[in-house]
Amino acid sequence: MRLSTKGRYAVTAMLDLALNSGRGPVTLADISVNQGISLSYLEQLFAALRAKQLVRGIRGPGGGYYLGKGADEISIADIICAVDEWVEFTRCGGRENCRGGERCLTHSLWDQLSDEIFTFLSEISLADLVERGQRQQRQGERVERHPMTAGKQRAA
Amino acid sequence: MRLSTKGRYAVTAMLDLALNSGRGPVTLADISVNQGISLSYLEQLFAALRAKQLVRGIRGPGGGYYLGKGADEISIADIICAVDEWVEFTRCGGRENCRGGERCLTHSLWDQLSDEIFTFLSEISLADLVERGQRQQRQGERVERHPMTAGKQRAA
DNA sequence: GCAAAACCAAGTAAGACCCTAGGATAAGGC
DNA sequence: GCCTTATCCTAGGGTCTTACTTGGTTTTGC
Repeated sequence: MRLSTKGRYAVTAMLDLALNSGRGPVTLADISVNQGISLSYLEQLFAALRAKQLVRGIRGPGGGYYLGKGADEISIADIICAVDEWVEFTRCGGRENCRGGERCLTHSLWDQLSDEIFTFLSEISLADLVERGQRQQRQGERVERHPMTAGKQRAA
Repeated sequence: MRLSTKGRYAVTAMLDLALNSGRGPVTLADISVNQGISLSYLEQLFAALRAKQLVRGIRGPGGGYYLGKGADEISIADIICAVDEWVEFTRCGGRENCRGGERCLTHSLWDQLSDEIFTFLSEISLADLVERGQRQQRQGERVERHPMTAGKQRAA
């Protein structure tokens, strides 16, 4: 599993889309301004998202993008895999070069972890995130954050 | 949360360490050969791991590395955070530039997801992975993999 | 003292990331 | 039928990260 800023941009943009597509198609120009991502880079990301049918483009004036399916049918893993090529890591390919057995075990452990992360992200849909965010906002305050990330924000 | 090949190398190396440190300290040269990572790159990774007390170095002949704590006290998140600097993503910092409210919501949703991934990886320890791997090996076969990753390996 | 190992620092080729630039194509408004 | 708006497409480049190489210095068991 690969999770980089590229994937973050894609997820953020898809969230923006999920939140705003109620009022007609959303233009990339809007997302660009809202999320601080260059238009051209968004175009590249959306080309990949479109190839996986995660978004649907409407051309011409008044056009823009809709989600390609329901927000409950799109998982975070779908989005990340669309823009961040999934890289298979182990060099031994599951059998060759793995005479020692131990070496192979290490690799299979990594595979296992990688699968678990993928499963985890597969089980979170765009709709889940939006719903949880709205519930959180209704309660009027942010959920408590992890010490690690919270520390960096609260400092200074 | 950032999850790159650098983090993978670190996790793999730590797994190697966890599996082999029963017979005395493990040299980076061994890990280099076993996992196919250059010695110097391992040195850089282990400098970061050492700074976070995740490993303990023994100098001189017969030296090498031990885990800095018990394998059950070291989470995958610990390892990844040690080598891959944790980057705080949102530009608005939780308050500024977020007049619209909606833009802030998108960012807070991302934060929330990021936290969830972090929590997930915090709850998996090195010991967990090793134990699960051994159980799996006792059963004599690999667990079923996800269609996505499995497809790429089974092909050809 | 010698050799094995951790430790340290600088540099570097390749690639990823993110952007700019320039266009081609489709479709609504006049 | 033009003009504008927007998606769609391609090429390129500056900057950073990745992963490695080189060349050391310390520490320490023998």
